[in-house]
Amino acid sequence: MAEPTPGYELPLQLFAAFRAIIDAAHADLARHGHAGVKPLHGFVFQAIGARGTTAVELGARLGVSKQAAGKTIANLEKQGYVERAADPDDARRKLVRLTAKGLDVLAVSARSFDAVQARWAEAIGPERLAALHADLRTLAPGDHFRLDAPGWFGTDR
Amino acid sequence: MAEPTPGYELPLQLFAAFRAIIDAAHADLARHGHAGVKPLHGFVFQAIGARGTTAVELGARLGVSKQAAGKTIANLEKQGYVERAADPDDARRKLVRLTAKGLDVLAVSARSFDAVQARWAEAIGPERLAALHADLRTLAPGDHFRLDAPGWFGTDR
DNA sequence: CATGGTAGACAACCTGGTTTACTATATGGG
DNA sequence: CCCATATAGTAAACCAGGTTGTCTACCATG
Repeated sequence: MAEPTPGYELPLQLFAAFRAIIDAAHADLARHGHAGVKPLHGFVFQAIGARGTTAVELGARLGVSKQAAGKTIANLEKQGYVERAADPDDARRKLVRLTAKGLDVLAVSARSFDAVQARWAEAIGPERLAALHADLRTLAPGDHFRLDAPGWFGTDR
Repeated sequence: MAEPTPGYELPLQLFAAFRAIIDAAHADLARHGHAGVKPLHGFVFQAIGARGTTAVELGARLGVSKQAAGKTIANLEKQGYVERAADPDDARRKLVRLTAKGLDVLAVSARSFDAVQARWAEAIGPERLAALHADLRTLAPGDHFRLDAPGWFGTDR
């Protein structure tokens, strides 16, 4: 038989597909005036969510230290994507929330993702896309939401 | 109908699946005495390949500067995964080749990838897995081999 | 043989991560 | 009621890996 696809192809394909979506989304974002937002930030925005969060919580969700989360927040704050407010119930905490600009990023991304999905449904057919969804769900433990990608790839240590 | 899967799920699933494979491979690698190898390095090893390469070429394949490639090579050399030799045909070039240890990483990874694929074939059936392969190939331009992941995720700029 | 291009190395700098350490505020048991 | 302990946030020092710019050695071509 023709050689079975060598094993290393699958991860590359998965990554390429992932990357294709992300790149599409960020092209859209750039077109909508959010050129400064990078893939990494997409994870951050999702982790902050519409309801807001705190530095410690964000760090936990992202799988980085609270200090790193703090730096990222400061960065995004400077760019006007998030804002910090004191928590009336706990003077230690500072609530981090997306600004209108930040929410717009979320909205644009969502539309972009949907668009990609629609294109894909057209390309391979809705059934195949549904199967892909289902299979991925089966294969990847899909722990709720693993958004702790950032450092993971990293170097040593 | 039930809500259509929100668009942001697909990239997360793809990433989760990718990550599951990579993590499995690196767990295997650690078990085989290659604990120092990180996901990023997997890309590098693939890019070097069994035939060897040079810093410039490696940089091009990885999508990073030749200097960055040089640093990575130096790092891997220190760990004993690659070795540098003068090119007899061109005194400027230095051939970078995987050592036996480096080749072992490639071999272990390959086995690991195949094992994952076999498990997945069992989980969703060979036809579904083949379909997944085929669909991903359709959806992600699959430019030959895009191994330029490293910096891409990065930060601002 | 002189000129222009290429391979590699080095240095300075940037970003984002980590650890360590500190301050301010909660909280809960004696 | 008060102190001990834990938690939120911040800052500093350091590290890894990326970038650009510069330099040297070597090739190749006119």
